[in-house]
Amino acid sequence: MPDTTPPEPPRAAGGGPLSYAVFQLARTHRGHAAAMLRAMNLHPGQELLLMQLYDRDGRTQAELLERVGLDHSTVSKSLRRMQEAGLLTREPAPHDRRVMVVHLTEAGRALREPITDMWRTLEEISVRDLTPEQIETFTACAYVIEESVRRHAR
Amino acid sequence: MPDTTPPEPPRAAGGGPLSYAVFQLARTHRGHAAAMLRAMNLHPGQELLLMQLYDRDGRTQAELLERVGLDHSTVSKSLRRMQEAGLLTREPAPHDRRVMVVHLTEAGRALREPITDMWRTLEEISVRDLTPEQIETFTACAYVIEESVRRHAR
DNA sequence: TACTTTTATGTGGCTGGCCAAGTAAATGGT
DNA sequence: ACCATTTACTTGGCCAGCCACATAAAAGTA
Repeated sequence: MPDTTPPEPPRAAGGGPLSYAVFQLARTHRGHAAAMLRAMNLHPGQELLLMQLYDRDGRTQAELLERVGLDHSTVSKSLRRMQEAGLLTREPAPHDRRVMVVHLTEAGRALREPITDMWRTLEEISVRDLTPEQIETFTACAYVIEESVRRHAR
Repeated sequence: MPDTTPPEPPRAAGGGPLSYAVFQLARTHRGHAAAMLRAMNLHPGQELLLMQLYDRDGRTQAELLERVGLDHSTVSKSLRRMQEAGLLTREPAPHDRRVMVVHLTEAGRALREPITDMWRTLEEISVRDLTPEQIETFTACAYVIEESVRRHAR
């Protein structure tokens, strides 16, 4: 329920139709996700780290970092707050005292189902007014675009 | 150039294919936009406010707020920083001393072309590997999805 | 062995973004 | 005329995210 007023696209200064659509869609999407995450006392982004740990517990901070694609400082600070919130633990690895091994706590594991439900709900809402072919095309195009942008970025 | 390593989608915990694709695409998109904006000494989000002023100068802060769809505190702080950066001026309206009227400075106007170029470049890169039909379908679907999410949010 | 380089992580500083609470001015009701 | 309400904006607090720099430990090299 954050904003009931849809943003207006600027006529001037271009604003590529597709790019601007991506931008606005992502904002709406993220806003709704944030509202659902707040219900489980999570901040946006934290659920991504948890999901990687659900995939495999005991990951190293560098592994998480690479998988979520964020800056290491962002991950470092988020993990510290999540540790203080009791969602996970961070212990130095015995063989290499530089690396921090991250383990889920019981409270962290308890959020697996709510997070899964959140994503499923978001997906259901998103595809509600699309045909299966549109869903397929849209998702495929999204990956093509992402790859295109990433390839051009380097 | 921020991240050359593509993020890994988490297998566990669901992660709806379409929703996750939107999430990742938006991050990549925004990252590349941020890199281009940094070249003109702009921070992400500031270009949206400028674009609304290019559409029509002398807007009120409330008008900008409604059009970009952000929180009023976010707009207030961003405008203050942009004023300090010399991009715009904020003067209380004579008839209603509550409202702040925002005007572009010469430096602010000078960024119109670079910002337009930035959006055009981003658009070109995005659609490079898509057919015109795919572009049309993708953009249309994006608006359908956004409307669907927004409708469900209230 | 000692020294440099790479790797893994932490910290400071800044901005974007949200919420909640506060101020100030115009509006509306009585 | 008085006072409550609405409106426009500001401020403080918090977290996400980035960059730049700093630290510590492992690995490579002379």
